[in-house]
Amino acid sequence: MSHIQGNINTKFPKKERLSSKKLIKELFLKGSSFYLYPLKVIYLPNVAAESPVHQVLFSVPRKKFKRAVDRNFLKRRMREAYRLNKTCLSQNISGPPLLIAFIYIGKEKCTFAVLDSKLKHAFRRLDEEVKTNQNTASS
RNA sequence: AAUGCAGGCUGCCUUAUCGCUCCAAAGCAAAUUUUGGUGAGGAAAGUCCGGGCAACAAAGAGUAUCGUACUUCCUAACAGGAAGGGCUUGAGUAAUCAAGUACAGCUAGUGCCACAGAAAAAAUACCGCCCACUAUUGAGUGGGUAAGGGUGAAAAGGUGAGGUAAGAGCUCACCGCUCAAAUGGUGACAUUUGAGGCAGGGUAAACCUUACGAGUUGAAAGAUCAAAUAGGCUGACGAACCGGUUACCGGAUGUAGGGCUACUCGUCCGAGGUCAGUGGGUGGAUCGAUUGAUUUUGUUGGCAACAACAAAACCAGAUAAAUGAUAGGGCAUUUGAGUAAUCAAUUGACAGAACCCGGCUUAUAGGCCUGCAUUUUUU
RNA sequence: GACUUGGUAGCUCAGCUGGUAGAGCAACGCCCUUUUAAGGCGUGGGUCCUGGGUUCGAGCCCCAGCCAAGUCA
Repeated sequence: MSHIQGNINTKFPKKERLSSKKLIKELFLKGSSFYLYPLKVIYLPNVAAESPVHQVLFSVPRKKFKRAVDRNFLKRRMREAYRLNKTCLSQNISGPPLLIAFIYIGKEKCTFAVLDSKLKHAFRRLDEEVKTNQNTASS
């Protein structure tokens, strides 16, 4: 992670997206989660990862939003918010990279500003949880 | 001119910063980096039809099943479209015009038609009408009849005249209907003539009949690549019947069973064991996959749908799935303030490609065009 | 992407071949009981998802749409 430090990296290439079916299955089976309205966050440390980057997935359930336009819209907004704020996450957390799923569980569309702040909250909380897990595991 | 309805066309623009998909070029051992280009629709939607394409053994015949149903044409094909015919409704004195139309056949057969009603389909007589007899009348019996009343969504051709005891297509005229012929039309059909005297209530979006069409399954089809076991597949031998010189050889059969569409025919495979070969799913990658019944323009043919020819163009190709975010300006909408200029706030229709095309259906703010209706003003 | 079901009272469901739409629970009233529950008697409650069509007449038949639920690697 040290080689990234210094530059403000706001890119979001395909490597950072979670696209393997196997890993997605594993994440949803074994991952731990917390709620932060309007988001649900599921995460899992990826021990067998080859590259030291977090992989992220965004999802909007079809039951809440019927039309594909709305779902795409929310996914894009979440992705954008992640792209702009991901530096604080990648700098804070040490150890194996994470697999993260952000699931939108709100019933109505929210603005970009709200999503932005919520995502920051989520990062902080993720940070804490991972640290406590590591401490308990090491002790 | 305004409002409403219906149809068609269009479907916000722009600047800066950051970011994503794919392509091209350059550099590097590689990850990748840099530069340039490129990137949602008229419905991408619903999945309601029709094709292409792919696999299923060669994709055969009949039945079943499913679908379609006025005619001709267009088309790769269609339940789509164009032109026309019939019917229905509306307007009109009429000619005609407009709109709609799942529009083959109840005269092949079967079924159904509640309640009411005498009777709901080869029927029948409640109130009636008429005649005869009994007989005393405010009636009964037998017969004729179906015009009138009544029931019903629907009552056995309609109107008028003759006729009759009363009536009745019983007879006649006109209209309707059925059948036949002629003429016109590619045809649906139309017109005319003749005959029949009425047989034939409705319902096929009831079963069904007739004609025509459809093999089944869908890109989660399918093909290729990398590594390994089993199943699988292919070939040879063997096995079952006959003969012989019987651990073998030769000949013949096509059984049990299975497959090809649900069934039948037909047709194909065809026995457990042994050996050899081939091949090989685990969610990967590549192809399929975007150059095509393509788009634009023009010419010609056709009433039109559309077709032919010529020229030019390449216009998304993702794959847990790109096409976005923020800020500013303009355009338009709505609201508030204001005499107004304007200011402030808000909103930006329906909706997001997933193999590709042709249709249909449904959704659609605002703007523009066309038609119809209503109202007002002017001439 | 390819498909399949369903929508009827507040809830869960019936409704056969088209002919006045029903059951159980719930609600309300009365009886019973000191009271409640249980039990008994009675009452009300329906845009049969929506819009067209066929028919004399559609919950049912046909077409179009809306909304749910589910299946296929």
